[in-house]
Amino acid sequence: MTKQPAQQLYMQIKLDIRDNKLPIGEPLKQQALSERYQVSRIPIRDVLQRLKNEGWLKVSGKRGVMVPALNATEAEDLYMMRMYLEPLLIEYASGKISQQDLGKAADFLVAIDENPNLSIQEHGELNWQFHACLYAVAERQTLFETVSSLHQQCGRYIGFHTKDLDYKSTSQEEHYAMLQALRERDTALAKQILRVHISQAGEQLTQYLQNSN
Amino acid sequence: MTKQPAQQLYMQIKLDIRDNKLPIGEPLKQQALSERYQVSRIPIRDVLQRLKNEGWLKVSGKRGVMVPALNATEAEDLYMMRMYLEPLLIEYASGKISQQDLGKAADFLVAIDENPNLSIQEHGELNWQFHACLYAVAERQTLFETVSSLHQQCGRYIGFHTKDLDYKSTSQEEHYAMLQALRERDTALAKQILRVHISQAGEQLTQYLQNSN
DNA sequence: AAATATAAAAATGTATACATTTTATAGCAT
DNA sequence: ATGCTATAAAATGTATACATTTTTATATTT
Repeated sequence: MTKQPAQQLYMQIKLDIRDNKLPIGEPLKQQALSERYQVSRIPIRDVLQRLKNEGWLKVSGKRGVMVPALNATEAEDLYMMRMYLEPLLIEYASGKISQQDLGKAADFLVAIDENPNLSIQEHGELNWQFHACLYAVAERQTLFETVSSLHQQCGRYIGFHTKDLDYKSTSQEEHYAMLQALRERDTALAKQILRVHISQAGEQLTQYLQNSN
Repeated sequence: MTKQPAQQLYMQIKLDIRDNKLPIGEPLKQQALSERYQVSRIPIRDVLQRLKNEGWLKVSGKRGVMVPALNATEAEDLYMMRMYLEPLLIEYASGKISQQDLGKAADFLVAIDENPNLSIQEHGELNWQFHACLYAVAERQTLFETVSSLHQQCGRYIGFHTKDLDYKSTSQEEHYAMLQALRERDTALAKQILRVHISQAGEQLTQYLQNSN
């Protein structure tokens, strides 16, 4: 999945969106992008369609796509959906989780703790891997894919609430608490911790976005 | 949105998937499709990517896409997610719903009642329009889009449980009951009816799929 | 006969060229 | 001036041609 030549283009455009290198709100021209990234319009079109489906681009009018402005309501919706769906994966996973699964999950948490100055992206990636490796145990592919998609869509927003210094430690405490609950087979508690975990992240984010407007 | 030349191709391939005109489980060859539909590989590629993102095609191994077999677990996941998310849209909509909104929704139900021999597709379309026109009132774009996407993904499965003669009338009763609850501003009841409505459809479907295996 | 290396074929990815559709502009009429 | 039509420009959609990768088949060696 990392060998396609267009993969590099995909990553680059995604970075440029994240770093506001592309104009917000106005339609992207295929030709302009083609010249900017020194490839033909064909891979540009592929990447635009892909990013549109991942929520990083939206249709602009009837034709073309644009970089949408960050939006508190969207963030609220995304985190709300995650709050309802991710506990379901924990529910399905709970009966199947092995010691080995718990160990692998804990490793990601340790990796976060041991590297205090990870970039926001690196931190976000480890954070997701922690959650995803537990969700995978559930073996509910369709549910997992929707949750993954929601997480992807959150990608543009991550980095605002995680700037908060307190956030990282609180977040880690909740992670460990959830692991402990799973170890003790207290599914209800694990789900509850997760709900609060997601809900808090969402609220912190939406408050930040509302203040910055 | 219906003017692109590829739109026709998209519709045709979708129909062919639904009607099992394309091989299940084996990778689709772009060239073969190109010859079959008498277009070049470029629009084929576009349509394949689009259908992949709508859940009608899945990646096959590392390369290419395939028509996945219908799967009870997938149906279960899809309906479960809808069961959790769609009531949220009703919740947001409930305070804002006008008499006009209710009237428009009722029109769709009447259209179903008045045409007893609609095709499965036509019935499904009217059914969705009923739900969607209420959800739109909520003005939660992101949540709405995810729910729409889930509904799209259910597309291949619709037509199995709706074959049941009882289903249509039971379904309509629930629709009218939900409208009535909304009219009386009983949000909790409306949500509850919707949950049951979706849950029953999902159960009927998964039971059918499990029996047919 | 099994395994591996190598060449041929097939399939996908990308560039260029062309066609079609949209959008902008200029000229004309009201 | 304002609005409308016709024309030009620009943007997207699609076909063909080429490049690269992947797969398959064949031949050779152990």
